[in-house]
Amino acid sequence: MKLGHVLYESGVALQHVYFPADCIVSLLYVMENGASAEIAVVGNEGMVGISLFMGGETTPSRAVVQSAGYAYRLKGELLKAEFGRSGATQHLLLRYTQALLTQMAQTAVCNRHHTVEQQLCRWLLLSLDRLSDNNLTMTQELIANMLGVRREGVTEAAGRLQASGLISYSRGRITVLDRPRLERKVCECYAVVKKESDRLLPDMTAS
Amino acid sequence: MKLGHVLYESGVALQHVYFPADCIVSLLYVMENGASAEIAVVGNEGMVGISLFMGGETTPSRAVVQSAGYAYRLKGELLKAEFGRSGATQHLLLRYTQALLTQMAQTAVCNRHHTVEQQLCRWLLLSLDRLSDNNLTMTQELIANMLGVRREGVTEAAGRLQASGLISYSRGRITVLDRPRLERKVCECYAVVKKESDRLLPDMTAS
DNA sequence: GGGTCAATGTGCGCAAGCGTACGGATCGCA
DNA sequence: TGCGATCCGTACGCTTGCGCACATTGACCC
Repeated sequence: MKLGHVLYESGVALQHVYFPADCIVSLLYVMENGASAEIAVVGNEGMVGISLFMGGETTPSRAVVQSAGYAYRLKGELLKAEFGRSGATQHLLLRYTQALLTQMAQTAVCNRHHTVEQQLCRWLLLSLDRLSDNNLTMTQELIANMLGVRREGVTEAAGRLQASGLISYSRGRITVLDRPRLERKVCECYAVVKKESDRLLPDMTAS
Repeated sequence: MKLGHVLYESGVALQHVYFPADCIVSLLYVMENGASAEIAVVGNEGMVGISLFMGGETTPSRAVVQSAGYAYRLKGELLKAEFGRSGATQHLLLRYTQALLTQMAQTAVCNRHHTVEQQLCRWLLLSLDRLSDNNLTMTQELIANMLGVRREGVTEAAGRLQASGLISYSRGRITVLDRPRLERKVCECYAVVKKESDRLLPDMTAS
């Protein structure tokens, strides 16, 4: 799964679902004028393509690979069949869906009330939780697209974080140096989502 | 169901689910500092308490009656049992959940990119779709809480809409005078949610 | 018919973020 | 080793929205 690869497009029915192993997928909404906003992030704790078993087949959003890596792909029909058996898989998928719901709701709240810097912290932590190390490959321009803000806004916020020694970056490589302090700087939105996610998906300790 | 009544509180397990008949329920997230933001709206097209069959039992949000009226109440156990039968009810509930998901996602986008006035238009239309007439009882202060903005911001936006002849209001009574023009003024978010809702829930023509 | 209170109107100063423009830095590659 | 493309830093004017303070207007109750 290469960086930037589009797993599915707004309104297009998907044939497969994806279970990220070590990659990260962003769910984006792209507006008519081209501006975009991230709605949720999916890593190895989750799945891309819930609309298949939810019954809608499509969504108005787009799924883009935000961090390259591997993922398991499963034919949609197989997943639907397994879901239809009403067993543990169904319950797990539904709980995951609720966690995703929480993430979206909190994204709405964060977009309304918090500064770019706080949102950047949240975004960094969300990404970090889904990676194996402290480095992410991502230009400020792309982060800006995710957050739905200007590139310059990210530059300023990231500059302040770097000046405080929380992160370091250069040309598309970001390293988180001091995660504890980053967690102290982030808004409550991150903790809400993480707590709810841990509660709903206790087995996925990695998330 | 009286205006302002809290159907469930953040983190508290619910005993019943509610199917609004002619009332409207808002899903709100209340932040630590008391500020709030609306996440989604539920009317007669939907249901309050999806976390019961989703398996999480609770959510971090709060459900508040935004427009008084009647609703059907059902014991959670009964709904869970019916859901477990994997029949048409299950499929309908899941499709509704996806519609709700879309509404939340679009709320996030709207919060990011659109002005208070546009969001007010969206909010008015969302409410109107769930009412039988063109009048809603709601002070600007409460609308501001829903949208997560200042009361004065709502005053200004509503003042402009009134000056343009789209609405009229006085002391907690708002009347929509020219819905077509309101629809032309609203951002794309409204149409996206409505279209997706109609697609997923074709039987609920009222919504 | 005056008092009271909630709802609304208005006017500041201020900060965050946008759009735009341009300069500088660094990497890859010929 | 030079060139070009990409990425990052910075600056400026502008708009939106915030926080605050206070004036006004209705509605309702004695």
